[in-house]
Amino acid sequence: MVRAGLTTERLTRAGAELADEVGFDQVTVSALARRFDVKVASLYSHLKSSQDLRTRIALLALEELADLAAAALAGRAGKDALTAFADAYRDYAREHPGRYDAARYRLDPEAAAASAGGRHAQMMRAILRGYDLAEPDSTHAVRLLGSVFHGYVSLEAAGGFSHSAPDAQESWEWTLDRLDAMLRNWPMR
Amino acid sequence: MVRAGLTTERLTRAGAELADEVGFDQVTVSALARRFDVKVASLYSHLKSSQDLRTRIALLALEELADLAAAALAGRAGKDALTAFADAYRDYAREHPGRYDAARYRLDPEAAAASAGGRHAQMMRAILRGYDLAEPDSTHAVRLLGSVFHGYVSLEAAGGFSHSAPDAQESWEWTLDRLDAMLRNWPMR
DNA sequence: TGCATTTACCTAATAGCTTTAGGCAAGTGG
DNA sequence: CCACTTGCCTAAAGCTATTAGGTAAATGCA
Repeated sequence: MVRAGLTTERLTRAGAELADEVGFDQVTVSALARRFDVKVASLYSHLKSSQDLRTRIALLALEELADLAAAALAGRAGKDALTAFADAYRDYAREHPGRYDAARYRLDPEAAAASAGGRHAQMMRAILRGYDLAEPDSTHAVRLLGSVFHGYVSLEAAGGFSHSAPDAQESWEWTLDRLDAMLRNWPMR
Repeated sequence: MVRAGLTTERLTRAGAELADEVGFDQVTVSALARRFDVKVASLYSHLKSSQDLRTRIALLALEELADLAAAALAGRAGKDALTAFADAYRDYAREHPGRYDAARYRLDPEAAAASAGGRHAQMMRAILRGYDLAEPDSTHAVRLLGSVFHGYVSLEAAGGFSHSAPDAQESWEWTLDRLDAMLRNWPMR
């Protein structure tokens, strides 16, 4: 009997692919076993539980997204940086909807602490350094950016913008324009 | 044997309560049957499927949220309206996290068409009438508002803002201030 | 190379959720 | 008061999650 060569790593990556194909909430230990043509119980040597699998996929997605965002950000500043970062988010969500959902999976505190979540916040702070905000405004602004990016991307993914003109791309550019202007014209009344 | 008096309505409402207690993704036909002290199969005379149940809860949540938002909006305009509407969203999400998640449940096109989703968009347009935007700006702005509200509320619900200062309420007020200013100072460079 | 150990995957079993088919008794209308 | 509708039930099949314990493949060491 030839062994399948399962490892936690491979299972996690395959789980991420599965998520993109069938949706994160459809990712199941059984489906993953089928994909490797292996019995379900066999996965339990590599994964603690179904939750464990989902958590690992979430952590993978957060890493990937942080890496992509970091690459997009390299060498840019100001609106250029803002746009590059935002596009990295949106592109990732469009190319990897299951992984993007995974990145929104609620992690337990220890997993969250070990995640790339901190890098995401750091990068937003870096972007805001190109604008002139003092505390606590910059924290507020980090939260606003996070809200807009996540909100837009998830509404778009849910099909919220697909059945009306103008198209989603246009509103996205408009939104980034407005955000940039808001951050530059500071403070305004 | 005394009958339990099940109806689709009652099941949907109980499902919504269940969602708030244990999370929308934990809402299950079995759990609902337990709550009514009735056998699982009995629910299938009132519900087509587990999906059907979730869809009904989603529609209920969208209605409730639209009603609350409409009430909050009544007699207000400008920033006052913006704040009242946004607070209605946020308060609903905080008081009814399961229902709020339900309202984000992806509906099939027919369910979506029959939902209160349209009212939500209409109300945002009504708010924007207090600012001076022409098409396509007002559509872009509707999308931005939706993104910010949903994004903020869902990040807050996920605990994203709970472990750092300043507190979430402050950032929320700041955000609404900024949005209002952005919409008033129009256009800006 | 040959044996011992580890490890990868398996069978078997339990338990929960979903869904369908068919039955009986409680309520309802003529 | 009898016929009918309808509400809830039992039974059963299929899928997922998870654990316990077994066997064969890979690995390490003499």
